[in-house]
This record gives sequence, C-alpha cells and structure tokens, in this order.
Amino acid sequence: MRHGRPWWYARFMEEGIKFTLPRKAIIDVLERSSKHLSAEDIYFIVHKLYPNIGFATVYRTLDLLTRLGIVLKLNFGDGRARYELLTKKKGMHVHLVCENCGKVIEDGENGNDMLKKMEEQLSKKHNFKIKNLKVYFIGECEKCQKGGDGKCHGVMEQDH
Amino acid sequence: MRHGRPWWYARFMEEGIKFTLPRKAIIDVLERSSKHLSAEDIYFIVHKLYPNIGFATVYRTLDLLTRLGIVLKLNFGDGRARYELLTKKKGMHVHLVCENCGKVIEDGENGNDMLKKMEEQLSKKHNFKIKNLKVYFIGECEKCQKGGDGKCHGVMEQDH
DNA sequence: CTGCATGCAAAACTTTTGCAGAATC
DNA sequence: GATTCTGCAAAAGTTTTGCATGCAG
Repeated sequence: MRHGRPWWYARFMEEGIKFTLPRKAIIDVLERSSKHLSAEDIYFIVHKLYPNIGFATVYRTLDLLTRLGIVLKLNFGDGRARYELLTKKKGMHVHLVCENCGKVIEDGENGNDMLKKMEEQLSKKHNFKIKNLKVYFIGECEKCQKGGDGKCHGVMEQDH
Repeated sequence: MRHGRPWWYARFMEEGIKFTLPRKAIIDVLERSSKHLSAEDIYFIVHKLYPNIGFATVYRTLDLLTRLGIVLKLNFGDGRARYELLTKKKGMHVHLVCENCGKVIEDGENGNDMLKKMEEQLSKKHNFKIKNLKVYFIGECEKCQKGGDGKCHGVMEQDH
C-alpha cells in the first residue's frame, strides 16, 4: 500500500472538504493505533503533538469522518464511544471481547465465509439491504481464564 | 411458560437480592416491551405507574440487572444506552438494524446454526471462552429501500 | 430489627454548540 | 477573499453518587 494516496483521500475530494492539520493529525492517530480509541484518548495524543487542538475539534472531526464513512464509531458500553479507521473491506470481521480485561481480538479470516452466507440468507428472508455488520463474541480470553476465577465479577458490563 | 417463576427469579435468590416494587416494575416494563428501551423510556413508563420511583432507581436497577445477567445493555450510538430483558437462550439471535428509520428486526432462527458453528471455531482458534454474543447487520429495511433514496444521508451513524 | 434499597438533588462525565478569529482553497 | 474550520468556553444530556429515610427479609 505504498502507491498513491490513502483510500480515504478520495472521500475528502468527493465532498470538497478541507485537508486541515487537525484532521490529518486525527486520522494519523487512528491509523497508527490498532486499538479502538475513545475521543479522549485521541484528544490526549493529538493534543500532545499540537497543543492547541481542542476537544471540540476532535469530536467534530470524528463526527465528520464517521459521516464520510472513513471512521467507524463503536460503543463498548462504558459510556464513551470508540473510533476505528475503516479499511475498504469494511466490517467483514468478528470481534472477540474479553469481559474481564477488555482485550479485543479481531478475527478477519474465520468468520468471513459464514458471515457472508448468513448475510445472504438474512437479506433474502427479510428483504433487508445489508451494508455493514458488527459481530461481537463476548467472553473470557485465554489469559483471564487462567488467571481469573472464571466467575462473574459483578463489575463488568456485558455490552460491546 | 406458565409453570413456575420466571427464570430470572432464581438469579435474585442466588444473589440474596431483594424483590422490591421498583425492581419488579422495571422488569415488568422490559418484559412487556419487545423494543429496546432507554433508561429514560423506562423511567417515564414506570414513573407513570409509580410516581415516586426516580431516575436514580431506574439506573441503579438496570445496572444491577445487567450485572446479574438478566438484562442486556445495548448501545445504538445515539448517546444513550438501551436495555433488553434476556431470555434463557441468551444472545443467540441476530439483529437487523435499519440505519435510516432505526427499526430493529430480530432473527432468532436463521442465524443459530451458523452462529453456533462460528462460535465453536473461534473458541478453539483463540482459546476464548465465549459467554455471549451480539450480531448486528446494519443496512436498510424494506420500507426505507422503497421510500428512501438509498444513499447515505450523512446524518445517521453506522453504529449499533 | 438490621441492613439493603430508595428518593432526591447535586455532581460527574461525555458530547454538542455558539461565536469570534484563523486558516484553507 | 470568501468560506469553511478551529478554539474556547459554556451548554446540553446522560449517568452516577451522597446521604437521610424507608422497606424487605
């Protein structure tokens, strides 16, 4: 992927939207991070590099990028939204979320066939045009199974 | 399902938790509604019947029920959480969410086999103990496909 | 009775908005 | 040079918390 501009560059052009420093910086942060960052996370990182970028700009930019389909806004049930830079082959992966430590494993290969099949069936059955999908398996990761007691701690939410 | 207590009754007993009027009332509301209600929705309904039940109690109760695994807390990306009373065969269904009108179709039959299979594969592959799952297909429902323009309105979030 | 649960109101957080000034195209 | 974007601060919402009182077990 070294040739040409990043894929989302085209979206900016299409919409006639300006390429400003804050926007570049925020996309850059999302690009470097493989994790799902919250607006606050992003603010702190960006603000360290460019101290006059404020919270409002972070939120406004994330909102813009979400509307443009460049970023995916996620909710993990902890009261704040998380953001993920989309790739062109969006959504076709499965999340495994550990409800104990919060770790997120993304499985891109295994689920595809089955998801594809499921998508087809559901589209037909309900006459529903599916554009995107989100699949979360919530449970306990390898480490926490060994380290933890395996019982509900009464603290974590089940929501992701 | 007329025989015996509802399934979540056992959870209350197990935890030695009190059966109070507000808790009964809130579960009742969730039981009657097939939709995903927000805390505010629940508050208004419950508050109409029992005017001295307050917001704090609704939130505390929903939080409790979520921790007990009686209720599932969902986020539809509109800034407020939604709640759904779980059934014993929890989570084994697929949500179809219309990003235009917000309608949620739940498909309980079609996905099961495939979800089950996917669950097994992923469990093995990642050594992950899966306890629950959430599957969302986001797109456009039948009505909106006919009525709408089929393009992104630049307003709705993609998140559910 | 005893301790958990509630109600009220205030606090804490995340996210949004208004407006003057700045930067981009 | 006009328009879009930013930064600050204040507002708007949702959710949480402290504390005195009430109620279930």
